[in-house]
Amino acid sequence: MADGEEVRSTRRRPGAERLLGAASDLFYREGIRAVGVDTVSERAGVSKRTLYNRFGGKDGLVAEYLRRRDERWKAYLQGVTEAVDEPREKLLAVFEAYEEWLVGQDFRGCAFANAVAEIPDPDHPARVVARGHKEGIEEHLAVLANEAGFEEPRILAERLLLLLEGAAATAAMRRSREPLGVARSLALELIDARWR
Amino acid sequence: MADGEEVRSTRRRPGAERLLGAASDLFYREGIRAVGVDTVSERAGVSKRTLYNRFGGKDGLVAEYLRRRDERWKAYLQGVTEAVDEPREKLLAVFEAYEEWLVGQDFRGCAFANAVAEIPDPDHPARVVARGHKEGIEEHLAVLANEAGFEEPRILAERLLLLLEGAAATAAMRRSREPLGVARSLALELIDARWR
DNA sequence: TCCTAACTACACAGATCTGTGTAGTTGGCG
DNA sequence: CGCCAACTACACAGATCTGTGTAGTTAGGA
Repeated sequence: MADGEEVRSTRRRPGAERLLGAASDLFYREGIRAVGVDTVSERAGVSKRTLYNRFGGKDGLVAEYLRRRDERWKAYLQGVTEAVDEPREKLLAVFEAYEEWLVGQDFRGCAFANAVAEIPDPDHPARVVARGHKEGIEEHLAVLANEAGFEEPRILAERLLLLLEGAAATAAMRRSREPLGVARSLALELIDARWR
Repeated sequence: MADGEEVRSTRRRPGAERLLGAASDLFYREGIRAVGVDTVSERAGVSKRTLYNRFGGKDGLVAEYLRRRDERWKAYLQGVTEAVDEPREKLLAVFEAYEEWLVGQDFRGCAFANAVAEIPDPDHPARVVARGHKEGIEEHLAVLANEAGFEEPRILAERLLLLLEGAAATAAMRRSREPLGVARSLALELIDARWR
């Protein structure tokens, strides 16, 4: 049912899908403001008119780009943590997931943090999505911390998220993945210090 | 002598000074790409020609904007840490300085991180300045950690910087200063755990 | 007083940006 | 077959962007 919807919306709207693919790549690598709608539609091999018909405008496309990224990242994280048995290891697996993510050659930092930096308006749909993304990650961390038996899972989750954010920002600036090692080792100490 | 130079360069080039003031405000609050050179020169009450004569172009102005911010912030931090006696308190004073900084109503995150998010080219002069800024902060932290008698001051400095970066990024996204409290309490534990 | 560096006013080139209007084409489904 | 939604091609409006060229003004110092 939900699957049927999915098939319909992707089969019968191939333009939207191609546009989102191109937008994701271009917006992330070159920046949102730096990429024009003409460039996106050209790269997607889809007419600009379709972009406006499907997404209403650039803002809509940007919001959808982040929404898609949010879904993908959460699914990836879910898979990674489910593949691990020990609750404590699940928390560490999150850090390893981030670390693995920025192995890719063209790491440009966190797409959501970048969007916040580029878009001053806090009510812009893209920023709403960005906030939701971070809330989701924190929630996931809190659940894992709770399952691992920590007394104050929310506080631990807050702290771990802070480490991930700091690592992503520093890694983007330095173009190095070393900061993620720093974050991981710190997380390890935090977790072991409060273990049980 | 150096003072004479300073007076000369500011007295005899009032345009550059006004331009930097306007640029600092506009670039930080609205974003670098979002603000055009016409807007900057108009706000500064200085002709656009002067902007190009003094800074070569927008890129030069952007780099100088960050350079200025770097100097100001380092001087501020220097003053804050010098005003404290206990080495351990000096480290905590850095966190309080960051916390105080974002009390200002229109907090838009770290200007250097934002510049990195907006400018993909790692060799852009503005990004070189941004990297230098973070190196400087880390160095400052390392000196303080060393003076406080920590065995591995560089590692502590790396970690504390990570906390500050994470706090700034999260605070910008959430538009809240709560993350800095999280970072400060975590820093406190880190420092006390390794004290002596 | 005169020289000169700093700055102004302003027009302009050329590119690029978001967004719209319109007429025509394609392809799957009833 | 014929309908209809999706998509295309393309021109165009109007704003905005960075950067330049040029002639003229202003003010401080030798």
